[in-house]
Amino acid sequence: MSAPIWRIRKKRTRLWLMDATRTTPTMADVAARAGVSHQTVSRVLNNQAAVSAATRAKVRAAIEDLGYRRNLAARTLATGNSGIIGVLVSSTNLSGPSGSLLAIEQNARSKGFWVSMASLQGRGSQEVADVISHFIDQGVDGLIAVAQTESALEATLRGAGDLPTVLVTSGAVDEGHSTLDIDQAGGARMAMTLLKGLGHTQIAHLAGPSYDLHAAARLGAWRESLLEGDPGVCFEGDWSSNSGYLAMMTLLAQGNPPSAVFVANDQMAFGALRALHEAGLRIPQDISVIGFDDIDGSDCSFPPLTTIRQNHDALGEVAIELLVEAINGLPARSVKIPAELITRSSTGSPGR
Amino acid sequence: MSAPIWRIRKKRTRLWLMDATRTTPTMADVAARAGVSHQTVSRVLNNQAAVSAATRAKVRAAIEDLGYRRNLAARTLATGNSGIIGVLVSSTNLSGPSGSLLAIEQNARSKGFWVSMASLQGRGSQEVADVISHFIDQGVDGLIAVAQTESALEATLRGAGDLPTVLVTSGAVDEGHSTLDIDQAGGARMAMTLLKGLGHTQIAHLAGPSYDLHAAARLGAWRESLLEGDPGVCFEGDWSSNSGYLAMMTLLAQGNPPSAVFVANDQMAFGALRALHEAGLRIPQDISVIGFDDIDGSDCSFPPLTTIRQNHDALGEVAIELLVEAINGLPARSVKIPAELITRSSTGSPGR
DNA sequence: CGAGTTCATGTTAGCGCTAACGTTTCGAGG
DNA sequence: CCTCGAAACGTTAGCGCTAACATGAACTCG
Repeated sequence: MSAPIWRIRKKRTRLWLMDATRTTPTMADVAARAGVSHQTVSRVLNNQAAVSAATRAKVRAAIEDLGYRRNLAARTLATGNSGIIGVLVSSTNLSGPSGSLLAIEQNARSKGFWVSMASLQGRGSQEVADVISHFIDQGVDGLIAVAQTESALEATLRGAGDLPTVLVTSGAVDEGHSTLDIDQAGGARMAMTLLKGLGHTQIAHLAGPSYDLHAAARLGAWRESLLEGDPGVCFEGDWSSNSGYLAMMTLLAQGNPPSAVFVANDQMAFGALRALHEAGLRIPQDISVIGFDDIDGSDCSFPPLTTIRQNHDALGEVAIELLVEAINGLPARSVKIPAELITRSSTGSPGR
Repeated sequence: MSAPIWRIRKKRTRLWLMDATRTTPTMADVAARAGVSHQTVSRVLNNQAAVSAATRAKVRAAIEDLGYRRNLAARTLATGNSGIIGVLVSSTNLSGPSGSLLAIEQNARSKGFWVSMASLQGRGSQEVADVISHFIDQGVDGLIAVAQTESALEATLRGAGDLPTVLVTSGAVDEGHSTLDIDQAGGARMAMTLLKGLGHTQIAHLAGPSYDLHAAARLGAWRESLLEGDPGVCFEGDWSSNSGYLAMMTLLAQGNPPSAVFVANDQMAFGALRALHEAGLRIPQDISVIGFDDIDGSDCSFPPLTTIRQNHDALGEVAIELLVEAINGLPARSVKIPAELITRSSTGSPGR
């Protein structure tokens, strides 16, 4: 069935203008061709019961013949439901946000939703407000916001109003919104437990940017896990490999390096590894390194990186689950998805 | 201005049911409050000229007071334009597709469009058809498809029909669709030119998956750039670091390794670097490595990776530009964005 | 100073769909 | 044979918006 030649989108010719140019077929056209009423066509399309098999078949055939497509704008207008959810993510091309986005989208689709997305360019809260505002105008059935900063979180709470909303964040939310995140502090604690178990007593931290909630959570858990007497050396980076490289260089330049370093993400850990190689230190004999994220490539760094895995797929699944609950008016709840320790070769006991 | 308590979404109460429960305010409500007609409200909202400053202000105030939000579904139904573009991307969490997606989204928004997105789960063309079908139902103003495989490309062409479409692909398209890509073959040639210029006469290739159009383009350019007498050793990976590691291991196991390797992407190059380190080879003295993509981290691998940069931001910008042209009925055209050689420390002259 | 403009605004008729209710048909049950 | 009640459809009245046309006031100008 090839595309009918007369399918014309945009600026459809008004029929009363008596112009022979055809527009895209509507339910009425299908109804006419099938010899039924448009309402019957609607019933067939929505799989409602009260339609005889014969009629159903006739309608289906007419739909096929005309290449009829249902107009979702009209349907949304009539029902008040769009079948679309809005997803707001921070713009970074980091594995975290974009991994979450893809996982959310795929799970949404498998549950019958489609997604409109917007990524944040900066860190201004006005942008968040604008985006949410648009989603509401568009009539989305719900909103999932991946909020990595305090300001984005606040702006989301302010803008979402009574729109069913799921917040993917490790920040604190007191209102009645469902909240979801991979357990950042728990993951960081796993890293620290591993290192301490290996016998490390001084563990430095290369942190992510301070405005980032994940970075803050990891930093906090690191600090709380320090052993008595550990000065707790820490340098801040910006998630990039290069910032990890520079942070590690600074750490080494200080002299008297610790025997282990917990790095806030894998990218920075890669930079740290480079700095260590260049300094002629052996990993893990001279110094252990552990990252966070388990991005593709962590298994093949030199040496393969011990890290904390975040399960984005699970996050996407639960996010949709929570959103559906919110849409159905169920009470909000919060979920933390456990992180997972992936032990590879960049960690070991402090050796000689 | 706090959110009015009576804002209720979904299943709005029908007015003629004479129920006092308020619904979300409409243009008519705003009009009543401002003491004008709803059409005047519409004019204000659409920034049309023929409205006096005083009226405009009154309407604006009424909109504020009521917390009025325009219903885009109704607007779309009335005008035939949604202001939304559909973006279809392959699902991989690789830097390429997700970088393109983010760049496209941001440029779309800066041009006044919003994006609905769908990522492909598998490689089946039915999924592509379904997604495009939905976009059409939704009334998108245009479509951007990031098609990395032949089947996705074909399915897109088949499904898009007369919908304004831009294909981000390095595949061949003969129909009247605008096409856009970062110059894959050109980038590969730059890599080969660099290596040959450094004096390498035998250059192996670690390729991406054969079904991928980018992998194919890079492979083809590599093959064509080989010097006379070079056997052209090549192993195929799947873009992952581990596949690069394995491919390089295989290459080394063969014995008599070449003096340089062109790797299809940076991830695989990282794996290759690891294999070389483990084999005790020095980079670039013993063997030069060049990657493709310039992902974050390439600047801090050990040693920093020479690679070919893809400018996703430029791609996003041009994609929107082409789509707007297509929407305005301008003739289709094709753009290739040049790749850029980033020389770092993983390449050098074949040394002893 | 009256006819023709222009400007600001109101009125009407849809866009394509669904919900609610009305109508017809047909068979069961008394 | 007639009543009643499903089952299977049809009809009507919106959803909230915009385009097109209608109206009325102020204003220009010979």
